[in-house]
Amino acid sequence: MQNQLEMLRIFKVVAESSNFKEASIRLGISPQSVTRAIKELEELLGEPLFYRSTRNTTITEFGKQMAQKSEGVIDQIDALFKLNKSPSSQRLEGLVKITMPNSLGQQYLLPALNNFLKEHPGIQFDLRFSNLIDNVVADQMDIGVRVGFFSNNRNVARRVNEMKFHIVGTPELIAKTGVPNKVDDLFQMPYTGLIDLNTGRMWPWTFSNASDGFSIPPAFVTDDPEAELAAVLAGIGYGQLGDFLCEKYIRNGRLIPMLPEQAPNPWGVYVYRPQRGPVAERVRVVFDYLVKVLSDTSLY
Amino acid sequence: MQNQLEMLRIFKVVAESSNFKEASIRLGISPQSVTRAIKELEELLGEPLFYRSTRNTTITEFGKQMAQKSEGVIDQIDALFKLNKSPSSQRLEGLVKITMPNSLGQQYLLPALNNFLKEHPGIQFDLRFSNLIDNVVADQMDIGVRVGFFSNNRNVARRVNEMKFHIVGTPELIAKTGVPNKVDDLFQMPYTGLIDLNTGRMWPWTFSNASDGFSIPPAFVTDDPEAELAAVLAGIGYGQLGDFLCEKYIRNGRLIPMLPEQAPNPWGVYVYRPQRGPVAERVRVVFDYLVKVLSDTSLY
DNA sequence: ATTGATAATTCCAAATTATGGATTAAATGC
DNA sequence: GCATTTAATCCATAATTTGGAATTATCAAT
Repeated sequence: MQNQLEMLRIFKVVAESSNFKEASIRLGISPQSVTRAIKELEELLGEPLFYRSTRNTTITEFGKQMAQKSEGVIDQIDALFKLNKSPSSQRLEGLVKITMPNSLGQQYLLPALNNFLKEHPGIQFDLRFSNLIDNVVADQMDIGVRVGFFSNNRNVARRVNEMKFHIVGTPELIAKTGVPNKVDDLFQMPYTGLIDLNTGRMWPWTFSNASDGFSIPPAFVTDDPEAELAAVLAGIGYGQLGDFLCEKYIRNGRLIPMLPEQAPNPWGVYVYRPQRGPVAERVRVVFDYLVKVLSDTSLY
Repeated sequence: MQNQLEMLRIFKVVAESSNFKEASIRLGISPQSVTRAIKELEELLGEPLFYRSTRNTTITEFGKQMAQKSEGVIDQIDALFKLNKSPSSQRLEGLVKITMPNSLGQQYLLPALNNFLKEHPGIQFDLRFSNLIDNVVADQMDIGVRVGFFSNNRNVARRVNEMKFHIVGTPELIAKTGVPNKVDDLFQMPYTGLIDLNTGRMWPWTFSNASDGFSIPPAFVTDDPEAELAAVLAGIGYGQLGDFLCEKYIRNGRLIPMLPEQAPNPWGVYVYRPQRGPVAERVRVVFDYLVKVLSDTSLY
């Protein structure tokens, strides 16, 4: 027996029992184990805990003191471990850290999360608006939202929505360059690019039936989708923009979608969390809520 | 790993380290064990303690809280076990319970024990003057002093002195009965007896070369040696009395020793203590002191 | 005193648990 | 890419724990 805590647990029960046998029954272990535990405890403490013969045991003064102290410590440890036991009865509270893309997050998620807070006043959010990929470890995030793909399979990821992309330009730009009727036409025209902060390089344009083949550098580059939108709206070049960014401008005619048959396969929108060990109840609840919200939302 | 305390100990070190590897080195165990301990702790707690990848680990908020609490509990347990570690530096204090024979104890031991208390102000004595044999268990005694023999081999017993017995009578009694020149003479004469409270019967008289053969009941019986002495001094009968009781009366002629060649083998005087588990330092010190005092004392 | 019953203990073989080497997987830096 | 490092997993081995059987001590009852 080299388990101090277990020895204390046994000792505590023996101290409350009239003899070792009774204690062993209460503990559901053999009397031998009780003997051993007490013996080792006494050796460790350097002092007897019981006066005993083969027929009788009574606790020593020292034993009484130890029993009291032991009970305190045991209760503390049990409290430590019971804290997170009954998940249903337990009130949801604590901090949940979420990382999400700037634009998508501010536009769609923020209102939903604020609603959530009203129903769960014990929860606090720490929201990091970052276009960076899952720095879940470094940034200590509990949940992430991401548009695109995963290089990381150590997460639990749910594909909750999809994002369509449109190639768009202003009517003024089209008037100047002419209508690009095929992809190769487009490769000669001014365009905008979005930096992927994860790689430091531009997201390549994608097409259903071709690959990025621009022969000239982009007319405008940024790492912020809203800024790219602004550039496109200013007529600086053609842009390949997410649905949720350009939909309303397409509707009101400020932007014209081009080459719709070359639209790339929509990208996935993912909610993910680290899959290491158990998940705190509050994190699971927020995760499920985000999944629901994003699944039910039209991203435009 | 089903040792909660050990898991907490490992966790505490990991929380103070920058990664599992470092913690494993500090702990002197393999990294696998660290992984396992943390994993089980997380499962037990129902919540992650670290955000981690194969290259990084950082502690969660929950982990920080747990680390703090763990440290508290661990320190408490260590304090419990360290309390009685350094025996030399530790001041002697606490209660020592001693059982001893009434007469011998009051006469010889009490002054010595009072001297001891002056040198060790932290010690308290609980002295039980009882002629009963080692009720160490029932009476929760730490040390016993006893004249006679041991039926009990679960004690550590030191033979520290011996007690001679004399057959004595008053000159007046001798004048009345005549001088008993042999044991058989004595068996016809009035005598006193001492009850052994352990058995409820009289201590038999003992002789070097004969056994108890009184043909008549004793003239006087008591369970207190001093009362027996008083009866003998009153001339009620012959008594077989311990050295320390009758020596001074022999010297001043109030009692005459008879049949000195028939004196029994002296009885042993023992200091003993229960031999179960370790002995508290203060008990050992008092034990050694009693051994020394009784060894150096002439019991008359 | 002898016997019977029971509790504590000791001994030991069997079952359980812990351990770390070898391997795999992932992440980082060159 | 490739080498390096760390965490996780697998698994045979080592270490510990466990309780049955036997032993010893105690107490009660005959």
